[in-house]
Amino acid sequence: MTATIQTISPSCSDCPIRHRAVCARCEMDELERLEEIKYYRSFEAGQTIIWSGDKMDFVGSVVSGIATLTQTMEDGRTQMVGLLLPSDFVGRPGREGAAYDVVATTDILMCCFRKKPFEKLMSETPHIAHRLLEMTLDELDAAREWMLVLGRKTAREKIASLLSIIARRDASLTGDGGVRPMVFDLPLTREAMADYLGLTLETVSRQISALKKDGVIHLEGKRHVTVPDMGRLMEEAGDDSDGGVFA
Amino acid sequence: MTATIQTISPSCSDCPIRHRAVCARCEMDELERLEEIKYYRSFEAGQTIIWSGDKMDFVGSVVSGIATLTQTMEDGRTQMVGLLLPSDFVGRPGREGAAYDVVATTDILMCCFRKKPFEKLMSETPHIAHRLLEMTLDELDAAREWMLVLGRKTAREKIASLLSIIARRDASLTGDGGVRPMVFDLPLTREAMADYLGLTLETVSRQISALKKDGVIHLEGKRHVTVPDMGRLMEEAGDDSDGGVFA
DNA sequence: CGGAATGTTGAGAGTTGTCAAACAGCGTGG
DNA sequence: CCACGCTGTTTGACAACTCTCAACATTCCG
Repeated sequence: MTATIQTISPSCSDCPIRHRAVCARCEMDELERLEEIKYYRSFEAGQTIIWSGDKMDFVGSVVSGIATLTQTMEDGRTQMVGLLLPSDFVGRPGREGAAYDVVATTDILMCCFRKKPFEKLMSETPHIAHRLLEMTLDELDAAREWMLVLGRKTAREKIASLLSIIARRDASLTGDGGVRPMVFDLPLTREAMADYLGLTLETVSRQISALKKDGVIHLEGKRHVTVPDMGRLMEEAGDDSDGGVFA
Repeated sequence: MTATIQTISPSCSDCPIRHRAVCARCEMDELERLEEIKYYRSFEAGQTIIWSGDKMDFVGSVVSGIATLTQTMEDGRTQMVGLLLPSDFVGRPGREGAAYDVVATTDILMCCFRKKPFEKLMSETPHIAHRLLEMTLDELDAAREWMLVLGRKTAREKIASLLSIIARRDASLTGDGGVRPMVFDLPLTREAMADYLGLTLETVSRQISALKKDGVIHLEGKRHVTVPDMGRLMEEAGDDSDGGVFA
């Protein structure tokens, strides 16, 4: 149950998220200063990395693995408000407490910085602040996109939206061009998908079965998904699909 | 239908949003540089300020009035993803196109900057970039809070949540301490509330009537609201209310 | 005064949630 | 090796909430 703290720090230049994380824009000298204050922590699947309301004394980047941001009401209803993939940033410079629970969905490795030194470094190195603003704007866009899904889409459209987002993100990580049949693994349980989509897990299960029956997706086991026609999936998601893929 | 462009620029130091907007942290010399490139535009209620997908060539702050950020699906379903009040920032430095429609809900006055000069200024004055990051983080928090409302709350809780947010924001503007009976005007039509909450306007109307019948709120006309007991309203919203008010 | 926009209320339908049962996969231990 | 129990998933029946369609009331403004 304890997080492992690794004192050995692989070099930033070898880091798999070097070009996408908060440090993406750093020059060599800035990287060196970051390197001085960074440390790695790993968490096991299921572990809570940060509790909502707790004082945050570190910020950091996801190096590998997946985590979720969730909010919970007093009676237990929970809503996922973010999905953290490699290179995503955790923590909010300038804020005292954490606003959400951060939970490791898979085993996860994080590159951490103590908050105070990071804030100081940030105020001195515009490249970090600038990249963080850019990433925060991206997250805001993603959150607003998700508001449309939560507020206006049907259960079937919600599932299709989630699948198409995961498919696209997977493609961007593996460098896949988005060619015809896309294949990926669902990183979330039915319950986690339900929390993401504002549904119950039963409805998630039913809609996945329905999409499978209608040939929009193929399933191998519970988690391995094949999408024969991305355009079809995006239609099901209610997204403006037309443009792009076959052009 | 045309936006008025005012060439006369009142001084920044007299500006009502001086201490809350993106310029809040600026020193006098930075303010002067902003002053050089700023101009005012006013829009009438109902006018679209920015169309989703359009090239954005300016950014700016709401000085007075209210605007909304909305997304629309092909079949017309729309979801509001942001409510812009005085001091809120419009536009995304570093991005080409607008991601959402921005529509004036009331007559509105905006303090605008052409995008390129603003971006240049931003890269040279850390106080602006820093404040913008801070504001963007606040917006992200608000968006995520809203995801919980959209995904997990009942219609009644959604209405109560919206009312309590408007009440609190109104109180923070007027400097009201949040004392017992709170009074405010709804800045939105039933339809706009529905688009905000992911409901139909009929459901909005019914739930407002229900809250009124149950004495949670009092109505004078359609828009003027009195909340005799904020704690009660927050309970109805499903929020952790206990702490605070009566302590 | 009349017409358009906004808001309220009712009846019935449909989607999604709730409760319940059963199945599948998987690691543990007898 | 197989029984067992755990977690995750599927499926069914029914209920509940919200939407849809429709009529009517109210307010705003020309």
